[in-house]
Amino acid sequence: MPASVTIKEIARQLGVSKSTVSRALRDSSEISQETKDRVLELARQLNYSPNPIALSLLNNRTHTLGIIVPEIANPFFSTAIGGVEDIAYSRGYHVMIYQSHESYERELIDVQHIATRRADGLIVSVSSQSEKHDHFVELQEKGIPIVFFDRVSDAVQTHKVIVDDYKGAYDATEHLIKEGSRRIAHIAGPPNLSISRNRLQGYRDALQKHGLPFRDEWVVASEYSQSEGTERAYQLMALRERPDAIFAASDRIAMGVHWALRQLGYRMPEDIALMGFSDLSISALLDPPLSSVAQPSFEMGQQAAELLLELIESKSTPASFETRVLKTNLVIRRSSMKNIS
Amino acid sequence: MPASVTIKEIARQLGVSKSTVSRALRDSSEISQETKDRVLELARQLNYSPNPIALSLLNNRTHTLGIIVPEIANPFFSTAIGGVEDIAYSRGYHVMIYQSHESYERELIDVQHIATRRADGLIVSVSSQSEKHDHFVELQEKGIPIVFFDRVSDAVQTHKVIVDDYKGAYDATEHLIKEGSRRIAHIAGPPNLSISRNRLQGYRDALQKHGLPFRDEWVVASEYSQSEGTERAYQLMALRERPDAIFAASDRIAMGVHWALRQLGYRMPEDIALMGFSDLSISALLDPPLSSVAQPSFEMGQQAAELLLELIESKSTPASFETRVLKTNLVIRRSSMKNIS
DNA sequence: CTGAAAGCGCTTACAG
DNA sequence: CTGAAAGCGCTTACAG
Repeated sequence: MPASVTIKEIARQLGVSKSTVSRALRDSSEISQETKDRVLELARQLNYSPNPIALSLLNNRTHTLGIIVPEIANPFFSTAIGGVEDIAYSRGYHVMIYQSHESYERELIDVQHIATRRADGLIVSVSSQSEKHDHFVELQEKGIPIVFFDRVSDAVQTHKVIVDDYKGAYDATEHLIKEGSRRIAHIAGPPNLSISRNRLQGYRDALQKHGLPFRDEWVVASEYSQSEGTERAYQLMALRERPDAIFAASDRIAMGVHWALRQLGYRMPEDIALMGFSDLSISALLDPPLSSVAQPSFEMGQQAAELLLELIESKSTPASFETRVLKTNLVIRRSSMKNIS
Repeated sequence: MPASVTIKEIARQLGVSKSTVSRALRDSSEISQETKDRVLELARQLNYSPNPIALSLLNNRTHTLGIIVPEIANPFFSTAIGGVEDIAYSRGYHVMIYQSHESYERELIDVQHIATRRADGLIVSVSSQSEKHDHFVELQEKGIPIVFFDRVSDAVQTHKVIVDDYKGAYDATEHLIKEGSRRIAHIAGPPNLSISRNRLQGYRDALQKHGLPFRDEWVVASEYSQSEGTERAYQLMALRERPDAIFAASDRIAMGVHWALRQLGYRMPEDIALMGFSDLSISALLDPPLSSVAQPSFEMGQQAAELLLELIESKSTPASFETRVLKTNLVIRRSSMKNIS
């Protein structure tokens, strides 16, 4: 295999020292223009590129960010990753993407990998099966800063980027009520995620505000997956007193519900209205198209990256940590439009 | 920031040399059991982990694979990435994921990044907008091996993993014919991708075999995207002589077509049958569910990773390169079942 | 069985 | 303006 060109080789060919070459390459003011020109020209010819590994060893910096998400196949996360990349690349950083597959063990391994690979920082949306978050604290103690987005951890003090899940859920539920639904069920996410709890609370409060009863049997918890959405829809529609609307805590859950309802012979929204959360691009393509609560996923990624770079590039720990709360947006489509149907 | 523990620190605390610590850590036979025990014990206590950057500098190996795909949000690619990760992690390698976003410039940057970051090898599915593939050849010349999967380059000599696109398309077209369609259109992918050309050829040959005419106006090219699928569907259905079936070169295209057809008031499959290619999990959820040609995407990723590791870990260039051709599988759902409808 | 030295590719005080 | 030396964290011939 052809060895890469090094500074040593350039120095040899030019009959100068490595130090001089190094300085010329970084355009140091203490090198004569003539020498600089010769070095630069030869470097170009030889297609020299500095070995980043040597630089990392020197600076203890890798210019690499890690990002851990539950699943890259989930468009919410892949879009957020796009936002992270957008900021990172423009600032000279590279992004290493990890998936936890919703597993605590895998998340642990990913975090350890980030520690040993000496990433400069980590952006993370936690796995639904992680009950302990010590591994994040340990990473911080090793001097690697963390920023959370979407699924955040209360146990870790740092910057966070979320949307107003409570308000998104409140608005969605209120919309269902205004469209005429009275028996509104909720398929919630795993309760150890704050997004699940906040969305549940928004649902509860909207019911209360409009004088509708909160009924335990109309609230079921689910993983954020299509397949479990289908199971929970079966469960809800099997109730003696069926709901006339379902608000699902995510579009993936809602997609499973959508499929189940069609298969069971219900008409949406006439028999039952349906809403999701996240507004994945696929949701508009379903028949009937799915109403949802849009989240600015790309922007969430961007902001998380900006906050992380701040932490990395400032020498000192900031006086206080910031939680940015972005706005959600109600997207009404046919699956919830009872009024005109 | 707390400095990481180094071999030097362990040596200092134990009053031995760095060499001894290094050897003890790697369980060298020339170190006394007693010394080993002391070193290992202290290393454990201090939570020592070797600095991989120092090792990389030494070995000129990073134990990192790069993978470039057009879009991680495309489930075909995210599943293939899963397959790559599966093999890579079990063999002690890490995976850096890059997206070309179908752009030649971005693909170029990604390849350069892989070169400068000194990844040990690259797995790639090329961007649809890349007409030149010199950047891959240059990477190889730098001693970084490459394996292609799905979208391969004829211009580069190396291992490749594909499916039998020709046969998959042939089978799909033949199925449409057997279900009674006679005016079968094809929305092909970008012609500079071999997968597009092979699928087109399979379509052509199936028509010919069954004595059906090939008509230019029934074949249109499209990016592998939903939105262009919709546009091309408009174009096809606007023809004076409408097709009675559409075979789309991918499920993403087919999803755009599906949406267009419903919106235009056609019934599937009665008015028009539809088939895609890839069998994304979402395809089963559409109404009517989409028929497709399944590809073993996870396995493609696994095999690509295995071939790449072979190239990396063998000293010499192999005598010849291998192209593995995996089987496709026809998945019949309602969108193409004219006979029983 | 253990240590001193050289080296991976680079940078940067320190001299001159 | 340029060079020799030390050092980032590690490994490994070479001595003893």
